[in-house]
Amino acid sequence: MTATHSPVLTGPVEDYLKAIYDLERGAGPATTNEIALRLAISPASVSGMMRRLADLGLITHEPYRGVRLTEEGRRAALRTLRRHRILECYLTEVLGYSWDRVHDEAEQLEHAASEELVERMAAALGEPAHDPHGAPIPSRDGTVEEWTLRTLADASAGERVRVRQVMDKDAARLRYLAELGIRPGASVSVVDRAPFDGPITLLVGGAGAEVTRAVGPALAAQVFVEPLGAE
Amino acid sequence: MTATHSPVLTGPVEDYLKAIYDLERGAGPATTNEIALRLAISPASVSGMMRRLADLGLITHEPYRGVRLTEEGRRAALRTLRRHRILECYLTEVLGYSWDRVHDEAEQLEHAASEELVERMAAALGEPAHDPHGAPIPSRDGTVEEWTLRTLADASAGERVRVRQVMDKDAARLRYLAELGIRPGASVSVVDRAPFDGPITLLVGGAGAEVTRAVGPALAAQVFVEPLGAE
DNA sequence: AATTATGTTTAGGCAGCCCTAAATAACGCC
DNA sequence: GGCGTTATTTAGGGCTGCCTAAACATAATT
Repeated sequence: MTATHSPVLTGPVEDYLKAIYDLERGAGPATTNEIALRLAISPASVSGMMRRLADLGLITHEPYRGVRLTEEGRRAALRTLRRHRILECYLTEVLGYSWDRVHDEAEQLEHAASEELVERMAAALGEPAHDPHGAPIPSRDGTVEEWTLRTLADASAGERVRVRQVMDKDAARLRYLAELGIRPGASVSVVDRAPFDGPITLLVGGAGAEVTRAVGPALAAQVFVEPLGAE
Repeated sequence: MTATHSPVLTGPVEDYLKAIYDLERGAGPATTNEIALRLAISPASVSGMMRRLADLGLITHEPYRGVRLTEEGRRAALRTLRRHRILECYLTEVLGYSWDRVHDEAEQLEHAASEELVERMAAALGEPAHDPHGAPIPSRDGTVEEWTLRTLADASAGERVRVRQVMDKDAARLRYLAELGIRPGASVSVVDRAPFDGPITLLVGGAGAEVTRAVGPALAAQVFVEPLGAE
């Protein structure tokens, strides 16, 4: 029984935990450099913070080997992630934000909004399960829907897929994807894949209202999809 | 033309400016001790911060005499106050917060919420003019409805008044006032004033649905009213 | 196995914002 | 008009969270 209830973490600490959580999900332990890159902070500063986080019992740190969240650190990261994603939902659905602008606003608010505020927002929205970019919202008790989806860049010609999630860091990219009709829930058929990292030709939209689009592989790699039965 | 647009002030700086704005409205310049008391910070720390605020051009400081906001400081204070009060409105009217709990939540959010978010909230509410406690919301261009109201403690027996605003710092007090039916907009008749700082007997509520209540002078001094024509 | 490149940590600094203790100025009183 | 009280400021520190430069560990190369 490790209770140790949220001793109120600072904004920066929450940001570090979120970054580590995310990096750890891909490869193994998160490395100093990766964290520094993601948070736009010098590696030396990250090293210093790793020390503090380890002292707080939020991570375990093997020098020169990387860091891992402890159970407590994971819980804290998921709490912040839940706040962030519910805020994103609320901003788009209730306050009319476009999906390319919610990320930055939520990034600020997530450190200031109380648990209660966020839960009231979630209730007002009917306890949403995914944020506007399709990312799953962690539950109150710290569980998350953990899938490993393929990206549109991995889909082969002739395949029919449904868009599940798009990466939300870059606003311009999100605006462009919205223009193309590529958003969570949309169905997409891969018409053709040009060789040598060439463009991927798609049919976007439901039966009857399909439009032809072409995207580069870099963009396609930002779009997570699941198979939908061959065409 | 002193443009110098909001160079993004820190949370603590915004808190100091709000406190100074408030104190300056009563007596003349705000003193170090008053500010320290209100922000629950040591006077020495306030002295230090006064130096910084003066360097930033937000206040003028006459050593040992007190401080005054500059025009720029006043604008910054009013911007924060506007954010705070619109947030309070939104939390009560849309998210169902009770009026004794909005203050603290808004206090946190006001430093993180963007101008845009707050304006969207204001629009959703129909551009409210007062917060849930009756305090006027500064306009976007930095003007405020500036009244000097009397308090219920100054009203004489037989007078009929309308409640305009109640002080919002203490949650328990707000809960009690709500219980008594004393909230902005309520009409109140002063039935009797006991001497020697004794209780003030009131008839609270509109014609037909009046109830008798009694309050001490300390509480009455927290309720701002305007005359409503003799009874 | 030695060298080089890369990634990480330590050392030393700085700014913001807070503290306590001590010095100093202003005020009120006799 | 001096004296004590009270208010204010200065001196000296601490913690968070960032920085650069330099030292060090690990991995990659030849």
